[in-house]
Amino acid sequence: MASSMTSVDRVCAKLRTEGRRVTPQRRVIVEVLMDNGSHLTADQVLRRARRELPDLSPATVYNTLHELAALGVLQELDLGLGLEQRRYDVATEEHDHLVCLRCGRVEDVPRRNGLKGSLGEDHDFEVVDRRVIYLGYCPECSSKNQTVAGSRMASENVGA
Amino acid sequence: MASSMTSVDRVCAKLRTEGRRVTPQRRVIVEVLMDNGSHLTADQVLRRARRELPDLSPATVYNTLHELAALGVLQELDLGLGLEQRRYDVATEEHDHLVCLRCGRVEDVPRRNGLKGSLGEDHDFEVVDRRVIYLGYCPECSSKNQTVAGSRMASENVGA
DNA sequence: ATCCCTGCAAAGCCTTTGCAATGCA
DNA sequence: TGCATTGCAAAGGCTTTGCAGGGAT
Repeated sequence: MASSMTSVDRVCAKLRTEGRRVTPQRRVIVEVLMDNGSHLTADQVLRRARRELPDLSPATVYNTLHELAALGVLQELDLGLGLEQRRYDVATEEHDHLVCLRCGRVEDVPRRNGLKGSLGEDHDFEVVDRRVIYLGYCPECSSKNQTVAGSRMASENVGA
Repeated sequence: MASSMTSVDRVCAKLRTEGRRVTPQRRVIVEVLMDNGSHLTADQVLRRARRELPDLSPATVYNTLHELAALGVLQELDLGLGLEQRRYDVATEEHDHLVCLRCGRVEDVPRRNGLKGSLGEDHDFEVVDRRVIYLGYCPECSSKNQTVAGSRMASENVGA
């Protein structure tokens, strides 16, 4: 609690430093992000923030989310699996993502090797970053699949 | 040419095998996909197919694209960089993608190591597939960036 | 002769934008 | 007080859906 207050304050301070204003809306949005784990969609942020500010508008949420991303506080995460909503992730160190194809759960995995990763040398691209998504089943769903045989269906719903 | 006809016919045969019908629309869409390289958006497919069939509707294109993806002929590719359109890729062997942050060009890179890739062992997920996007600059844009200094801006427009 | 497929149009979904009113600094 | 920020509402872009007519098998 004390620590989450602190990180909220730290973000607010950063906003002020950048010449931005700290409004009640922004403070609540930041609190939601700090308290509710990662990988929230804009709509999830909106819903939770409305518990405090029922009149909060989607536009304000998007606006704030983008600002925080620009400040480096958040990272926008698009799983790239279709048309699902973008998710917002408190920025930490570089990491990849595990996505459960059954329940949609998203989990972070630390990145083990450098930027190039599995990329060969024989290409002309100047690589500056990479996005890695591992698709599969979380422990719970994995055990369910063994009896329900739903794994093929689910994996067919995912693009390349 | 002869080879592209052949692969078009092969896809049409596959459609019939699956109980689907081969309509002029579908044939043209398949031709576009085979002749025009990979990573086309639905809209690009639509535009090019309309050179042959001016009345072709978007709904038919989407419908056909999804069917071909379900048959394993195509792979849907969502770069996961924001809200850009999905792309359609003739299905070949497993590969990752290079995306130029400046010109948007997409290029395939063969995958060097197995599914697990850079993923460690200490997690509970049952991994069945993965998506890897390398972000950077193609040779042309890379040389332009050195003088134009546009690289920071472009990379800021990309999510995590 | 089936009934799958097509085109049109409308709806859906998430996100962005315009603008006047509000309120932080 | 000045100007960033808010909320509302409308627009935007891509994709999906409903439906009646048309066409492949």
